[in-house]
Amino acid sequence: MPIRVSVVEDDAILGEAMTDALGDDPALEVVGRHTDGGSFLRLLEAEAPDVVLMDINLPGINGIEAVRRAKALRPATQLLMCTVQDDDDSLFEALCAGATGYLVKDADPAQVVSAVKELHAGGSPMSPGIARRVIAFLHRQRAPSAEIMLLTGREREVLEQLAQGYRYKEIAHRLGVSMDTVRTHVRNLYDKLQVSSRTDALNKLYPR
Amino acid sequence: MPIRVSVVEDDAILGEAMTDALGDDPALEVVGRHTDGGSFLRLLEAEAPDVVLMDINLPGINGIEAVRRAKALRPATQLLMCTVQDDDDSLFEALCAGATGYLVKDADPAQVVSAVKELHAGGSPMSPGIARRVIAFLHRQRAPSAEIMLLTGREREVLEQLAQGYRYKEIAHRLGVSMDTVRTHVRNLYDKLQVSSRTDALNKLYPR
DNA sequence: GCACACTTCGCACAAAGGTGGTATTGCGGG
DNA sequence: CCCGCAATACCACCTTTGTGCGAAGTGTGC
Repeated sequence: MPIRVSVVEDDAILGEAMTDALGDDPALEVVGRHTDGGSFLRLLEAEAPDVVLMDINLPGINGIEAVRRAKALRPATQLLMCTVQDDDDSLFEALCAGATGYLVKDADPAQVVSAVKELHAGGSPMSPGIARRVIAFLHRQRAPSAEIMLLTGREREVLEQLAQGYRYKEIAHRLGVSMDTVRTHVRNLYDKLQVSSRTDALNKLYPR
Repeated sequence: MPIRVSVVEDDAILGEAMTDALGDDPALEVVGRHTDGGSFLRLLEAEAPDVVLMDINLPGINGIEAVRRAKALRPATQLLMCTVQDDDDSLFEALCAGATGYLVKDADPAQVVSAVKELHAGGSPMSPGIARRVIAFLHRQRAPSAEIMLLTGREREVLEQLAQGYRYKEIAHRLGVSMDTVRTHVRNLYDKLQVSSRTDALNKLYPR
């Protein structure tokens, strides 16, 4: 049976072009065509699309919010963003809202069709530059800030435990040392980081 | 001029197959062929590859460590992982170490060739399932867990301040209430979250 | 050998945090 | 109108955390 696809795009020409391209492929069936988020969400259950091609710039409810609600209403729905927005904010908000694919609009119809198929098959199609930015984001991720280099091995271990929320007594037990030793390590590590509380230390080392 | 490619793969058959496939394409030139990380790193400067196809399972220095060092030695180098490892740890470590593409080994030679070209063009080729896992990682990112719904508006404001590392006295001042009121809010929100410390509360609401 | 860094342990005290109550006020829904 | 929730506030008590000061054993490097 064909993949059920819905198109949400407020630009009439672009929307029709996509709808046509998708409809021409026997493996796909266009079950919805909307120009705003509201009507898409109202008919989501009825149309039961497998994959939704979603613009971001929409009148009323924007595409990202529509993704969020669609995922809440019907989690099996796969959302593929297809937009001119290629700033980091739009990208990450859309992906965090639940989109699993992201195309920039210079994609030609054939690419869109294959992206829909890839998405439905469990992949996450992204335009090349998009994928690179997602990777770049990962690089920044968990990049423990340079201050960590100031700490000795033992101090890092203690910090690790602090981050988990353990009390000094528990940490002492887990590391097999006395509680006063834990205190000492904490004190020294606070000095090096120039902070004076657990939360400050964590915010300094694992910023966000 | 052709894209300069180096192959690091300890399996002779697989390595040769890839080298041949890459060499057959006029847009590519294979400038290196290694079976371990050490010899690859020693010749990195001399070979000056644009793109490196890197296995993870290598004798001696493993592929991930090789990526890290290669990026440090010659940052312009683009690393494309090509491996049977498809567990999350290998994936994220490799990407965080500096790889900008990740293929699982069921990719056929033609796919490898096009991935090399895509990588060199600024993309980040990933096998479909890989891309999906990267996206899934983003989803977990900063998604304030559902417990936040239990909290009242004021409690959330207090929590926000707690997250910044402010002391009760400072929070009281910033919110314009008494310190005892802050205590009350903290107590109530701890009850709702079923925790008994600042760090536990933060870890519960903003999991990593 | 000596200096230095790391790890370990101790004690004491002050500051901050967490917990047990109790109480008042204002506001919205049944 | 009354109930319950949210927000405010206070007191008392105990635990945990942060910090000042001291010290001993280990290992590394000059």
